Amino acid sequence: MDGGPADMPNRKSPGRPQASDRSDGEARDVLIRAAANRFAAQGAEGTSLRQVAEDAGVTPAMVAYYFRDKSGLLEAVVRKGLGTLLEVIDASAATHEPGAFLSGLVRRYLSALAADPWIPQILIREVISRESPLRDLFVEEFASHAVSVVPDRVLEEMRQGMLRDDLDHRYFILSMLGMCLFPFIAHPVLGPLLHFDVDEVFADDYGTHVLELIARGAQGGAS
Amino acid sequence: MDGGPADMPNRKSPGRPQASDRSDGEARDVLIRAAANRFAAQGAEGTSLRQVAEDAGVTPAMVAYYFRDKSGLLEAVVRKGLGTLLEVIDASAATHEPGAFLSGLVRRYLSALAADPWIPQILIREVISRESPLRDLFVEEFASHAVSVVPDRVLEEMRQGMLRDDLDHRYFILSMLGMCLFPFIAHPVLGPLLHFDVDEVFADDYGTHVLELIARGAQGGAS
DNA sequence: AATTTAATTAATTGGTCGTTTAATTACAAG
DNA sequence: CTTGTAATTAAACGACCAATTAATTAAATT
Repeated sequence: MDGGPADMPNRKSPGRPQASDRSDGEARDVLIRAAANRFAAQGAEGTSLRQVAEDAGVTPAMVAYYFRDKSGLLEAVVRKGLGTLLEVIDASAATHEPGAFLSGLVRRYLSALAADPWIPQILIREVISRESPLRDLFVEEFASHAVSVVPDRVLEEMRQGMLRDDLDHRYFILSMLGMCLFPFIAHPVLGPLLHFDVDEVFADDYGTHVLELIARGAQGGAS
Repeated sequence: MDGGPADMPNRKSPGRPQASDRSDGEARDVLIRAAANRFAAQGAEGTSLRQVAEDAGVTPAMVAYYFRDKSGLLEAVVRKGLGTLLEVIDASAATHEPGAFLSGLVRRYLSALAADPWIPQILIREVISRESPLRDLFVEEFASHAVSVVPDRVLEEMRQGMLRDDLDHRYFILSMLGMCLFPFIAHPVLGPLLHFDVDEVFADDYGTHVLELIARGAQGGAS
C-alpha cells in the first residue's frame, strides 16, 4: 500500500514519470493519435481538450506543454496527415513506367486513406472546406508540392495518349479527388446504407472501379 | 426624437413588432437562412447562437422560441436542404425519356447545389460524416426515398444498355456522389488554387465533364 | 552530490456558450 | 373595451471550456 485510498485507483501524482512507465510511445504521440480520432469523429470544435487528454491518459495541461494550445494540436494532427499523403505522391512519382503514374497514385492513395480514415475526415472537415489558418498550412506544405508534380505527370500521360487531351484537367482533378475521398467521408452514414466498409479490401475493389471508370466510362452497348 | 440617445441606434425595445415592420419574411425564416450560412462557413459547433441571432437581427432567445434549442435550429436547416434535394430527385424521375434520367439528375443536382452552396457543405460536415441524431433524420426523410427511386432507374438504364451492367452499382453511386459533391465542399480552399467558382456556369461545364466521363471515360487513343 | 532541465498533475481563472425567466409590446378574439 | 395570445427583448444562471500557474517528481548534467 502507498497510503492512497483504494477507491481512487487511477489518480496519478504530479511529476515526471519513471522512464520504465512509458507505456507505448511518448505522450506527444499519444495525444496526436487521440486527437486525430476524436477530431475525425466529432469535429475539432466539438471536441474538448479534456476528452482528448482523457483518451490519451494525461491531463489537459499536457496539450499546452507540447502544442501551446488547441490549434497547435490540430495543426500537428494535420501535419501528420499531410505528411502521409506527401509520401504517397512521391512514391507514385518515383515509378517511371509509361502510363503507370495515375493508376499507381489512385491505388496508393485509396490504400493510405483506408489505413488512416481520420486523414480524409479531418482534411475535409477542418482544412479543405473553410477559410482558416490551416488553409495556408495546407497550401504551403502540401498543395504547392502536389501541384508541382501531379498535373505535369497527368499532362504527360495525355500526350502519350493514355488520357484524352480534350479534358479540362482542373475538372478531371476535381472529379478524381471527389471519387477517391468521398467514400471515406460518407462512410459513417452511407456505409450501413450501401453495405460497404472502408478497409484494405474496399480500397482495392473501389480502386479497380475508379480506374475502370476513367479507362472506359460507364456507358455500354453503343461501342 | 423618441427620447433615446442617438449613440445607440439599433437597440430594439422588447415586445411584438408592428406588422408593417416585418422587413422581409418572418423571423423564423431569417434565422434559418442566417444559420445555414454560418453553419456552412464555420460548422455548427463553431457557431454561437449569438452570432446567428445577430446576423438575423434578433435576439438569441428567438432560437428557443421557434426551434426549442440549437439542435432544433440545425434540424430545421437540414430539413430545408433535404427538401430541396428531394424536389430535384422527383423532378428528374418525372421525365420518362429512355436514358435521360441519370443525365437529368446530374444536371439538376449540380444546378441546385450551385444555387445553395450551403446545402452540400452542411450535409457533409454535419450530417453524412458522423453519427448523430441527424443521421436518422437523413435516412428516414431523404435516403429511404432516394434509395427507392434512384437505383431502380439506374438499373433500368443498365438493362436498356445505356450503362454497363458489370458495374457494382454501389460503387457507381459512391463515385457519382463524390464527383458531384466534392467541388462544392472543397471550393473555399481549392477554388483559388484551381481557379474555379461554384456558380451556374460552373455547374453547367462541370456537369458536361462528369457526363462525358461516365459516357466515354477519360482514356483516349486506343479506341 | 548538487543543480538544472524535462515531464507531469492539481487547482484556478476568465470568458463564452446555451438556455431560462420575466417583462414588454402588438395583434386577435370576444 | 377587455381579455388573451403571439412575438419579441433584456437580463441572468449555471455549465463548460481553454488556458495559466504553481507545485511536484524524475532524469540529465555538472
